[in-house]
Amino acid sequence: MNERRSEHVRTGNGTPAYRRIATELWDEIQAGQLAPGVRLPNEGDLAARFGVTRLTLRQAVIELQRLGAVEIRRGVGTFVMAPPDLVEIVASVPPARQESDATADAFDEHALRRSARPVRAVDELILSSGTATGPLADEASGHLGMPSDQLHRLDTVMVRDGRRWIANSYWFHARWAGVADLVAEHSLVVRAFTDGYGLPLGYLWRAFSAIGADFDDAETLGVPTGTALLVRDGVSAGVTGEPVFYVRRRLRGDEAKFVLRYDTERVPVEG
Amino acid sequence: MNERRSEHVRTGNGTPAYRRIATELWDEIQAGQLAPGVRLPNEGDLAARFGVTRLTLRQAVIELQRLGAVEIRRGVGTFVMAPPDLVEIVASVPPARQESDATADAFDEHALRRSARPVRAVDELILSSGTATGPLADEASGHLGMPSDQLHRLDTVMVRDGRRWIANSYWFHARWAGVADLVAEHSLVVRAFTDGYGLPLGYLWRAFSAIGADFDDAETLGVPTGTALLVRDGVSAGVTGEPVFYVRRRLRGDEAKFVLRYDTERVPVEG
DNA sequence: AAGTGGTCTAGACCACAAA
DNA sequence: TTGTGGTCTAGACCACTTG
Repeated sequence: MNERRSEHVRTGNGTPAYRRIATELWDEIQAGQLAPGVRLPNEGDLAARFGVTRLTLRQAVIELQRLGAVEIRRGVGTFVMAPPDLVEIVASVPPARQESDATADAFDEHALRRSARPVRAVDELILSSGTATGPLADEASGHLGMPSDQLHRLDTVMVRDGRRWIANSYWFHARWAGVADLVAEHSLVVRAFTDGYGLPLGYLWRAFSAIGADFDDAETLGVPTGTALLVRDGVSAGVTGEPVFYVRRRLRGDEAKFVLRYDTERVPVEG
Repeated sequence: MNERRSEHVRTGNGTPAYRRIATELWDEIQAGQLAPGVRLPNEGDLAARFGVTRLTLRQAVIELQRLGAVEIRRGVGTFVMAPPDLVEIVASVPPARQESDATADAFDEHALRRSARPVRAVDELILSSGTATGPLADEASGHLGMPSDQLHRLDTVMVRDGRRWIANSYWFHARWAGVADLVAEHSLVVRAFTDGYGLPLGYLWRAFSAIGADFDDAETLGVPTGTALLVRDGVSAGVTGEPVFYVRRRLRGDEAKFVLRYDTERVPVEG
């Protein structure tokens, strides 16, 4: 009889060592035996404890890092992570009027709620500004209904208290290329459009997806390559409904959450 | 002078070999020189070409896998991935009435649009059903306003055409524990509530975030541990507004996208 | 049977952070 | 300076897929 396979035990005997180690540590963390903030033994000692090479042990620890269970600090040690402190970006449905920048505002409010001392507001810094190329330019071109050779691309990062929270890429018609010069004055790209140019904006649509951080986003946000990011993209338009820009924001998935509240009426059935 | 550091070249000399290799292959893929579907040379040959050990080469390839650039098939080879075929789950704002299960429906429609032949509808299979424990049970308890010892947990996976698309976890009052027996008949958990129990449901709120796949989700969805997943959770309630269940869905982030269309009126300013 | 990726060892040296 | 994690080698054997 073939009785060996098809067992659903998570730490079976056919399971590789690094996976056994990772699940064992994971379970200890979930159970609270390894409390948040605790430093794990160094990799050499852990490897000895589990009877494997440091390289194998490391494979397990890196997997835990990607699950958000531990934080590895080079030259210092590996620490059990605390449950993430979620920033909730709330939008009511139907939407309330007159928000300045829902994302930036939510990060501001969140900082205010958990600090008695005054905190600095979110600031948007320009990383690069130039012509749009690559596959994403074609996508933006489609969303905006403009040929991609007329598009300008603006890359920024939103910063608060010295930490980089959100990577943003904007695509818009080259006639607006000057916004880049107004961002410093108005703190945020959106305000550079609305206040700097006097151009009222509204959503046409917003969307949510998730990706692993590529090399650029990983560097911008200070996370390991492949970290799960929440992507929020969408098109904003002027009062007459003509698209102005397509924006694609990337946030660390474990520390931000977009919430839609259905306040006014009940919406039948879903799962 | 110290001129070596602080260059922003992506393939500088201080960069580890595996990272240089990964960025080089990544750039070739982005530029289309390595077209989707193409099989890369085997790891031994690639390692020789880059002058590194197979282990080092492998570190680069695995990083590309996490970025969704390549697909590694054991015993077969490593292939450049095609741009993902996104399933768009669209909700209009304000919402339209009478959807049965927006998520499942979107996957059905998507399959219909790209296949001349009839396709099977999404089906929901029960993975486990039992009492609720762990940190997520406490969260569910808070969302529902019920003590966690009165909660029942139901884990399912949505399947279509033999592929597992969405991992779901439901928490609800133990009085509804019987839904598990109605799911097979009604295909979907939501329909087991609405049709089986005659209980109309509506959203209270929905939220979006992102996480790396943990061991269970990775197995359920057939993806590597740590893969970026889109999380859509929320609370549904009955007609009188009392919460019925909290649900937490996990989808592969690269193949699903939630879209909110603001059809009726413009919503002022955002970014 | 042949070819592919998956795991692992034993050891080495390097880069970084804190004392 | 010490201790931590980060990278890399050269080789071995195993597991899976396909013919």
